[in-house]
Amino acid sequence: MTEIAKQPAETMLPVHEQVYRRVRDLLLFGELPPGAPVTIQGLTEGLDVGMTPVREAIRRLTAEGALSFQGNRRVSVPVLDAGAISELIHARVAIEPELTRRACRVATSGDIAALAAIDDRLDLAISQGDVRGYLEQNYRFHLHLYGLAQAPILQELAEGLWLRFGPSLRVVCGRYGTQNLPDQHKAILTAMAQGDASAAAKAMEEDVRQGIAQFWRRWHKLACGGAAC
Amino acid sequence: MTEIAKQPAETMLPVHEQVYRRVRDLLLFGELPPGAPVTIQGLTEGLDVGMTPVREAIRRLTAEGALSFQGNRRVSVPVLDAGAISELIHARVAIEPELTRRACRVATSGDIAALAAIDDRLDLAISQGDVRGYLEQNYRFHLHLYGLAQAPILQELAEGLWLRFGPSLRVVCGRYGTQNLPDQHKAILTAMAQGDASAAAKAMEEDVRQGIAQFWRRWHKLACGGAAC
DNA sequence: TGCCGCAGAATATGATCAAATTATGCGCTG
DNA sequence: CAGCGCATAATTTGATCATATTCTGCGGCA
Repeated sequence: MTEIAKQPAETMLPVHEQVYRRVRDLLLFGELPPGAPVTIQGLTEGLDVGMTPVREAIRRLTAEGALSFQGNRRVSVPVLDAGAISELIHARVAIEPELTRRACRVATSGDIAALAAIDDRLDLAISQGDVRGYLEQNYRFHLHLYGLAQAPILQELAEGLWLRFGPSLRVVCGRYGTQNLPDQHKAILTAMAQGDASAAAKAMEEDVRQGIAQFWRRWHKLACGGAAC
Repeated sequence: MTEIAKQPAETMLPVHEQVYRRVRDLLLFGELPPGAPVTIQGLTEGLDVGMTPVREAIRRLTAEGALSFQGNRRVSVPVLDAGAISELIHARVAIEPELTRRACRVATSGDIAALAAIDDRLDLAISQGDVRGYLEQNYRFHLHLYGLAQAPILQELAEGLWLRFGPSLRVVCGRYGTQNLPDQHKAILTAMAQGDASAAAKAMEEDVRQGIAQFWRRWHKLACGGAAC
């Protein structure tokens, strides 16, 4: 695993923050699938840092639900079951449209253009079958949109939900590629350009529901792969 | 500050977990008002433990929003503004009725009786003007109810919201006592006893809205105390 | 099969270094 | 001569690491 490079003092973040971000990206886009064990020593050796910052990053990720205690002081990437996905659906539908509504009320045309630019890169990644690019740009689109809302608490909640969902989403996308990944981003941007907050929120809800429905179909096929369901 | 007592090995929890619970209770029921600084060394000296577990507890509480970074690596109890309260209203209304709905579907008569017992203690605390008792029993009522729902993710989210709200709630209750603290607990229990999940969820939404409205009135009066608003 | 010991991993502490806030004192100005 | 402001020192606090201790799980052995 790659070490953590020293930054030129200006962008110098605490080590525990760097470890946190590194592991978070590993969960969202990288090589940490559901069920994978995460050890303190593995991270200290892999990232060449002390164990105190690693412990802090793991505690934080655990508190956010991105990692979970395996009972006997082991931590691992959570494996979602149907119940967990049902909970995530409800939470995402409850929170993300509201963030969209708030973002719509304050978004400038520049903000919308920036979102459109991200969405273009997303479409490019889809057309090229670039799974990692799709995951990253889709994440950036939603995060950038939510950042406009000036609602730090709801934004934190939304980011936590993405962190819980990320590893499982990555698995099915890695397995089935970027085909048939419809999104409502165009509808969201159109509504935002018109300043129609309700329509934007509705489109976001549809985006979330569509995305999870597609995820659920693939997840179901994956889980029941060869076995009789 | 009191030290952490050694438990008889059966209920022996990790030190960082004990510190976490101690600070959490201090936030919900104790002596940590919004704006209060929380220092690592203060906790290590006050609780007579090392600094690593304290750091972990603080990271966890920070990730949950119960504490917040004050910019230059200081942490303190967050001070809620109108925007934050607006976000918390939306999140609580989005999540807690759903937990109530799910709890209602699986609650036994024994569960409901246990909730009624907590509610009785809550009424007693109110009638006696016992602010701390009110805060504790109200918290226990909601937490016990949500625990029935078998929805760990939504439950975690709800607990996080309570943790964000607790310190401010405690301030206004400490200032204005337990008078005029209406709740919908009786309506919730009635609906649950009849197995009417929708009515229970509706009652919970009303409970949340009423509680926050009352909080908001008192908070507003407190903030505008003697000054011209 | 059940028990014991060993390797590995997590927990917790204290020491050390760096950063920031607070305190102090000197010079300047009215 | 008294009060104010800024620079510097001292203290407090946070960040990181190295190390000792404890616990878990596994594999060998009776």
